[in-house]
Amino acid sequence: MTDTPIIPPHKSKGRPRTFDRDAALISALGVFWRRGYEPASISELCAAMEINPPSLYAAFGNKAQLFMEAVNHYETTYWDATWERMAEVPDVHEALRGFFHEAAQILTSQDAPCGCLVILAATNVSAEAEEVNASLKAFRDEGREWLTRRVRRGISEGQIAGDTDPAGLGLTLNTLLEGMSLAARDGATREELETIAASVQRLLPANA
Amino acid sequence: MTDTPIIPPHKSKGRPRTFDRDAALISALGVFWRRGYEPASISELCAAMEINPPSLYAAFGNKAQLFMEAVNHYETTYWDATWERMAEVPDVHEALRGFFHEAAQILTSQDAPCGCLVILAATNVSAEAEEVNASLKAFRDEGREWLTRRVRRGISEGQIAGDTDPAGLGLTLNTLLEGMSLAARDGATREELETIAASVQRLLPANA
DNA sequence: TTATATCTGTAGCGACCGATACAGAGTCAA
DNA sequence: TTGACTCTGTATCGGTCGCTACAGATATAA
Repeated sequence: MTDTPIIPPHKSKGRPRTFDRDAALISALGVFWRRGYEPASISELCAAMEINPPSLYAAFGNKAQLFMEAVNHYETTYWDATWERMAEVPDVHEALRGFFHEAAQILTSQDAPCGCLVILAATNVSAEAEEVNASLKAFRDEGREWLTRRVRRGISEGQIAGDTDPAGLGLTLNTLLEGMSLAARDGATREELETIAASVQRLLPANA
Repeated sequence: MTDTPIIPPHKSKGRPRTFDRDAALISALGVFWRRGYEPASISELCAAMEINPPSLYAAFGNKAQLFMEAVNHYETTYWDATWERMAEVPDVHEALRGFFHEAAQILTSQDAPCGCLVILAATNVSAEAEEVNASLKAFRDEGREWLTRRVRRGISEGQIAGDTDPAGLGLTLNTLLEGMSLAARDGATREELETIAASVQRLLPANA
């Protein structure tokens, strides 16, 4: 946020960087994931990334830009394939069953401190970090939109009752998905998340 | 948390307090609700409560104790009656339909900055505020337990399919409820929350 | 009246926050 | 070899955090 919209400079001249930028980003992601955006301090980030503050600011701009880069990395690494599978599986019941099954895995994955970064990392932020939360909200809105679109297609293909409101069902599915992050953060096991995920089949009005 | 477990002293001697303790607590609740636990600074709390820091610390102990007192006030004021109604209504379908309907109202109530304090106020906290989050988790666990007990009773009274896992269904209902707080925080309208609430009837396996 | 106790406002404590000034080190083009 | 350039570590900036020392004000109890 703030001033510089450009992301990574690094021309060919000058002293070369002595750390792995991608590895440092992944380390930063771990801290943001565990702590959330604001509780993750620059000093803790630097310790995890094994660099000093000037290196962090030279490579990533500022804390907000580092965070958003970590969020993008998180989305592409953990969720993109799952979202796309949901869009590709022909039967909507099968697609959503698979999606929530995979979500239960992701939200309790080994390297995850549990829960989704996009949902949890900026739920409480002070006024000056509202821009960061707004950026995350765009991701969340997109997720709800994907679910709504998938439901709408399921209706038009006759797999879900024709009188179903796609936006309402998409919102409900997204609400359950976001709730699963809170459950994971509160220590729900993978089996418990699978139980929640399995309830999705009951939420879909089958075509009579 | 920390040292003093006792809450309000105030003997009969000494200079009397010149502000309304209950009114100040309600003002503090508003700030915690809007901002969350850690982003709510002492200076912002003091401004809203119209007192100075020494008065705050004399009357409430410290920030964590003030917060927990605000949480207790919030629970009793906004949720206790709704929880008890759910326990009292004989038919479980009617009880849960009514509960989620009321929850949709509470989570979008006028004086609410949207969402549940217990769910949202401490999702991102630094390490030293983990005790506060643990206290909130106890509230959240209690909510899930109430839902589970109500489901179990519905099963034993033959209103829900006998092969239903009460803990699993209780957890699922609680997950949807907690997700509704995130939806409200992201700007969902009362009508949208009502739509989500209405989906609960499909989650309950009717007794065949 | 005096002693004791508690509240009130001012003013500021040490600790930490995000972010940087600076000088030295390393790599490039000329 | 020189100069331009960028990264590196140290040391620190101004600002805010939660919290409190202090002195004055106001009440009760003796």
